[in-house]
Amino acid sequence: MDDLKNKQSGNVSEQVILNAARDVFMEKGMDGARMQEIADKAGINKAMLHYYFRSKEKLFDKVFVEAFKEFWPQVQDALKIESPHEALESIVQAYIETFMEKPYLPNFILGELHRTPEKFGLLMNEVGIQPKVIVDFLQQQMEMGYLKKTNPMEMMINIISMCVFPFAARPLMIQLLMKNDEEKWNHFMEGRKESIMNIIKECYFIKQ
Amino acid sequence: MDDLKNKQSGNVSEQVILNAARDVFMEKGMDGARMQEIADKAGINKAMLHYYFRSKEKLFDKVFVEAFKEFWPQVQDALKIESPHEALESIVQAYIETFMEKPYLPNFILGELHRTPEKFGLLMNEVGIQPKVIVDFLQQQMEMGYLKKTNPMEMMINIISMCVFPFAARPLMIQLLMKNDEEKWNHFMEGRKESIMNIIKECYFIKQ
DNA sequence: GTCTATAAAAGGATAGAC
DNA sequence: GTCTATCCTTTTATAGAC
Repeated sequence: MDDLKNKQSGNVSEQVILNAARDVFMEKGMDGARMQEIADKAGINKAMLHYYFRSKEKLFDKVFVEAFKEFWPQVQDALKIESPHEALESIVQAYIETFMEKPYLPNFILGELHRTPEKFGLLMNEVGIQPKVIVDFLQQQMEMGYLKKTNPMEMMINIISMCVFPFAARPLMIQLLMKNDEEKWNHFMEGRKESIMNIIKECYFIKQ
Repeated sequence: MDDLKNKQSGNVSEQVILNAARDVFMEKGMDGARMQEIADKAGINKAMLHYYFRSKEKLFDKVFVEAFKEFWPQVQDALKIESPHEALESIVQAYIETFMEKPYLPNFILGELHRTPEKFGLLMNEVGIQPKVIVDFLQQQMEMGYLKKTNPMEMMINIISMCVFPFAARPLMIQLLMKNDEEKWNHFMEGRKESIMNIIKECYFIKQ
């Protein structure tokens, strides 16, 4: 009975900590994050962080892996769709909708990618992320005649660039182009789901 | 005579420090950079950094502003070109060639943009950077009938995204798509100058 | 201008009571 | 499991001799 109670309350704390850690790490990155801030946001003591996760780095890794586990399955699912048009539409939607909910995520990922590239690769493998599956998907579609024959890697980069980069540059765009109107930004990005698809159609689909 | 000597050696040190600081800040960002590492790389003592620049933040700001002063004029010059095709080609070249020489720069900028957005805006103003001039240029070209009439902000974002994002994701691409072959990466990015122009032509230029 | 030594503060981690 | 108190290291910054 006591065991059960402890375990439950333990799990709750663990999740509370992870949520707080996610917020702080996403916003500040590993180098900029402070354990004190995470503890404060979780409403607990700094010592508890170490009790549950041993070290800042271990806590960070948990947050990092969880972020990908949430996102990557959506891309994998999209690639199972037969119609290339709908598959690409799903990917564009997955990227833009995920990042509209978590605007810090792209910068967080890019920052950590540069900070520890080797470790980044290891964690990606751990979660089973393989960007190459998108390239392979595009190549197949080209061979089957559903897409124009071009460099599939180039095509993938272009699509992901157009989806992700605006989030990476978000504060700049909001400040200097949207005059600090966040609603305007949301509206702009909402519209991009369609306008990116238009570019993809124009450049990569075969016209009849 | 002594004055002159001192001043010269002072300027030399100042520039040596700035170069070292640039390297370290670019690679590690403000939070990850250490004054000790900068001093070591400059071949001088830590105390000298403070003698010349007072604080880490002031040194950082100098580096930050200098990075933009080197890059932005190229974009401004490109916008003076009459032919929209050549103007856009110059912009694409300016971005890709600058970042091939300084691959850390995009991530550095994006990181600092998120770390202190307010300050970022101030420093941009200080250097006289106005992303809106690109939007205005595109809009004029549309009104003059040289480009298809679309949303110019969207067009600008798409072009910059395709130029810059690959550098932001560079370590990932090199590891997982190029099998750690940096030459392959350079070749890939070299080719992108043309392939990005092809997309721009396909989507934004008026076909006769 | 340049160095050594050191102050001063911050931040990650642990010990130990409850 | 949770807290307080504290240790220990790192890091920025300064004082002062040369």
